[in-house]
Amino acid sequence: MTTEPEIPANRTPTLTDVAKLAGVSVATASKAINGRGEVRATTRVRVLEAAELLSFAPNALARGLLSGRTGTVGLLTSDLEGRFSIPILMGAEDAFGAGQVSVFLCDARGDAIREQHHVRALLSRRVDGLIVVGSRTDPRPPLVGNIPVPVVYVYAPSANPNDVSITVDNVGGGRLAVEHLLACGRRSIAHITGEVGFQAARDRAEGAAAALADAGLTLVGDRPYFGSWDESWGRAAAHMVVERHSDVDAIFCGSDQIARGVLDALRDLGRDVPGAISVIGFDNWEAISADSRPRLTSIDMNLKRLGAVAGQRLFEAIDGSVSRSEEFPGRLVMRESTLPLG
Amino acid sequence: MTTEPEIPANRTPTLTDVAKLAGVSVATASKAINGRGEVRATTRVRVLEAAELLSFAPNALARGLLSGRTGTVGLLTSDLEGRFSIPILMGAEDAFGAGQVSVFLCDARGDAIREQHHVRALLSRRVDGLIVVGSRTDPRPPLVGNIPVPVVYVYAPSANPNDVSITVDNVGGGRLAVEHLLACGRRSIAHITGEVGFQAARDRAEGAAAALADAGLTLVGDRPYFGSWDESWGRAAAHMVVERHSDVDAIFCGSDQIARGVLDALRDLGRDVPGAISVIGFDNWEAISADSRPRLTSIDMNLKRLGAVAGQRLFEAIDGSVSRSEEFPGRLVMRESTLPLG
DNA sequence: CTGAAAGCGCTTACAG
DNA sequence: CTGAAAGCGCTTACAG
Repeated sequence: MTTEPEIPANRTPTLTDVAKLAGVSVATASKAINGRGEVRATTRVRVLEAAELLSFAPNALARGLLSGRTGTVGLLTSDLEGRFSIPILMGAEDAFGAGQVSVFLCDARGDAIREQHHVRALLSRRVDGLIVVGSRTDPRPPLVGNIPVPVVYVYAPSANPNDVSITVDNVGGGRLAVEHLLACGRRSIAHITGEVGFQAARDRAEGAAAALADAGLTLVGDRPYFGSWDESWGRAAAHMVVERHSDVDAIFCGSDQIARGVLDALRDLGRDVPGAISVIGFDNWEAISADSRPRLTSIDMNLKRLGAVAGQRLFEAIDGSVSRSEEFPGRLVMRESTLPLG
Repeated sequence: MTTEPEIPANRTPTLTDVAKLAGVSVATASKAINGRGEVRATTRVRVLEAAELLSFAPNALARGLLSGRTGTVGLLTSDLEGRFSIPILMGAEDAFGAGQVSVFLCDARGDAIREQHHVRALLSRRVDGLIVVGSRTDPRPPLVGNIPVPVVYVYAPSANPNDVSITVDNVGGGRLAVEHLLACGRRSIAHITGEVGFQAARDRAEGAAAALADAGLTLVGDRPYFGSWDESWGRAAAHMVVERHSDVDAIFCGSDQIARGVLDALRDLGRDVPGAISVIGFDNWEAISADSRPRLTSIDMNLKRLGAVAGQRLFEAIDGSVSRSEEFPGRLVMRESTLPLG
């Protein structure tokens, strides 16, 4: 028969349990654990030992209720499946991961109703902010309703220019690709790309045309070949281009999948890549570009960095500073499908 | 100068605000909003209108503090980048999405320390349960420490057989692939696969061998060709197999990427696929299998369903029932790279 | 240096 | 049918 404080049974331990075990008040226990206020060193050690013994983990809900900050953010994506969302999401996770922030992941599946539903749930959980990840670069409608926390849009900008959007400079990316081909001594450059309905396709084509214009040149065929984003289109279009323009010495592709189709077609046609015709892709999707024959030079959109920047901007906004929208350039990743003329 | 209750300024509205605006007590407001207890119809309407007017969203933290349930779960993945985690994650999201559950996403990046850190954070946030998603099928060490909530392991089982693990039947998958080739009348079947260090590679090979044994046959070359998971290995191995065993009439590949390499090599060698040699892959990775020449027959592991089942099992466990580990079969997805002999 | 008290926003018996 | 009170687990002035 003892009156010693006992270790609680199978209940998650609370600060009260720790305080009891250490023989102090909850106020003192709180201060000791948080390193706040003046607590005698020996007392603090006693509290910390008790906490350790009980595997005490402070209840974040209670803390959040008090402080008004939960240390959580919502990540709203429209298609998890899409390969663009994932690196962005990883970048954002990186930006948060170091600190004390946890991330709620919500996939709206491209459905506005579902998105609305998720936003409501997240606000109910009192997230400190929201990141909205789009799956294509066309501007998207801003979140509806009165959102009482900061919001940062990534990849797909908000249609409202007052919102903070972190995006890729696709015009610059198209320019980068063509400037590389020009630097390789190529003059007859064709552009095979995806659906014209995509802003990304139009932007990259615009950048390509601009770079050529600066060099006093135009695209082979005098226009981009818009089609679809897949390999079959790459194969079909490559056949057409080579047949119509036998002088073509380089092809800039709007995606790595298109480029993959182009490579296959050129191989079938017996055209040497990169010697006779250099090929460059877009996306730097490892699974597609890293093991092709030859391995594919491509433009990397630095999506992970995009996500990380979005995370940082959200943090700043939560801390009360105002951010502005930003556009980031891509990066050339050289492999063996492009080569200077000998 | 009025004494009417006013709409609160720029503060997130609380139940007290709603009650004030509706002219009732917070207790009554609470009951009205939650449809609990006896509340006069007209009163409830008044409260609901007030809530609507203020865009009131109940504070989930406060609720969680009271009820002991937060309606959140933690999803612990070891590599977001990996294409296996994503469909599983989507399936889990689906399982939860319908209800009132929000998902914390944590990527441990394959680092045990980081995983430990995430677990602590999640427990601090009082998640109701955890799902642990592995990136390969080899058993993994269970979460360390005393975890006071249910845990379900997916794809990669826990090394502790008492834990609940939801996995893919890779032996069955290998069997499925070879049985399909046998059904197509093939008798000389080779198996080109990934690293022998992967349980997945060994399991699929085992299933393939078993199916052949049932038919009184053995693998061409009497053993699987283990190598790496990429296209180059597929190309190299295909050359070798065809050269050594000119009678081969089918190749079962341990991954779609390997199969892609095999297809390319056979094309270079002038072997007709599927006529002379049928090829089947594994994973059913759309980006790789859906647009190859010919399009690739493959085994789909139903990862999305795996994730959904894991979510359901976690729910059940949270509600107090005991679940058991389960293993799920794959599914044959027919395309044009396999064909019955004419 | 330590602790009693108030309060974050809500729900739930318990009286009226 | 309605409301005053207690309490979920914590932190923060404020006394001692």
